[in-house]
Amino acid sequence: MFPAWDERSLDVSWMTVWRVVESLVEADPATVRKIASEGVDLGDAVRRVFETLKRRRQATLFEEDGLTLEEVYSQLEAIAEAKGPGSRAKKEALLRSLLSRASPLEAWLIVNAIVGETRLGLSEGLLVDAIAEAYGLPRSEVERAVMVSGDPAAVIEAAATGGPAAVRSLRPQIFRPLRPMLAQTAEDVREALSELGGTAAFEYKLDGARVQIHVKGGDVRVFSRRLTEVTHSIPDVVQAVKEGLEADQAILEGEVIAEGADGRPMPFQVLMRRFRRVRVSPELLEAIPLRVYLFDLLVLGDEVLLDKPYSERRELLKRSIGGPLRIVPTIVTGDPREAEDFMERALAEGHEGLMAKNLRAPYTPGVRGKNWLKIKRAKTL
DNA sequence: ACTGTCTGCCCC
DNA sequence: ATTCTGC
DNA sequence: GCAGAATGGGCAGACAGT
Repeated sequence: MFPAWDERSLDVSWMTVWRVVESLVEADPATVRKIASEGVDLGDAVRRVFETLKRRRQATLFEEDGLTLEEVYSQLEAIAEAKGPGSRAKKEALLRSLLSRASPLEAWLIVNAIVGETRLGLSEGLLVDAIAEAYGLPRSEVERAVMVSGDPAAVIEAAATGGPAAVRSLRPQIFRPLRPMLAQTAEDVREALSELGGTAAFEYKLDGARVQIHVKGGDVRVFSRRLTEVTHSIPDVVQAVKEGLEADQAILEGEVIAEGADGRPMPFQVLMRRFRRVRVSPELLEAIPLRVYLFDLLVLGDEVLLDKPYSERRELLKRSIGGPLRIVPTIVTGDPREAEDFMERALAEGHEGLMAKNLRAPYTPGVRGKNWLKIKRAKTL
């Protein structure tokens, strides 16, 4: 509903939507359900219900009909911002007043926006095309701008207010997370080596949580894979970054795992008892200690490193950290036997397998390409 | 205070 | 995260 | 081959209800 970096959420799902819809029409639940069952998704179901059944009269201060985009958006913001005792009822009341004013078609769009469906056939790829065409920009430039800003809306704003030059000058902002680069799978190290052109970086694949760490002027903020801020859940990791990073400004990436006193990784579920906690007690901090293993560097000082080859980013990463900070165990090799031995070691130490990465590849936010490959232990029954 | 239910662009 | 499907 | 949609298991937070 909101941009990925926006921490707000509606906390409304299909169940609440459904209660509201039932309360808005003059029919028994069974009839409503029957009509709704013909819809292809929840929004379509609501559209059909509103088209078919008589709506209850809704007492409202606003007599005028016709919703504007601004009204819908600010109403959704109000729903997101309602919290504390009675907030559930308030969210429901706000949604009811919104849907009571919506035409069937408008209700369809609003409901699908709320529950996270589009079904418009409008993927981000098409959105990029549309921005490029609307502002007369090359597709590649729009693509790049969406990637580094992580937010199509920011690109549109730049194009509309500053023109092509503003779009071209978009760069990552510290404390605004980028979408993480993603990996494809490979069966084994040999396949990975042939995909990556004979030589590659092999790294332990740790069974933890991906994090992106932003640092500026002594402040540290950490984001999860889905760009949720998790800074306050992992004060031990934040402290390690403050102690170990020798740069006033940076964006780093790594994997956070729970590590036992014996140095072996604790199960993923144990990590999850820490990772998304709002408050971490001293007892929990001690019982489940976290450690981050870094593997990438996207921004260092004033330099954006996204287009630099992985080998160079890794070299700069190595030179930028010290103290308690660690880099994920890595070897660079073209020898399959050496890589297989490394894989065996990773598994023996309790890890998930290996990542294989193209040393010449840039960092491509949000792209699941073949420059990063994950190799897991073959599944046995 | 305790338990139940719902929610999460949740984490994997 | 994995698996499936349609282009 | 790619991207998008659909799906699973498990967990903490937050509110509702008692």
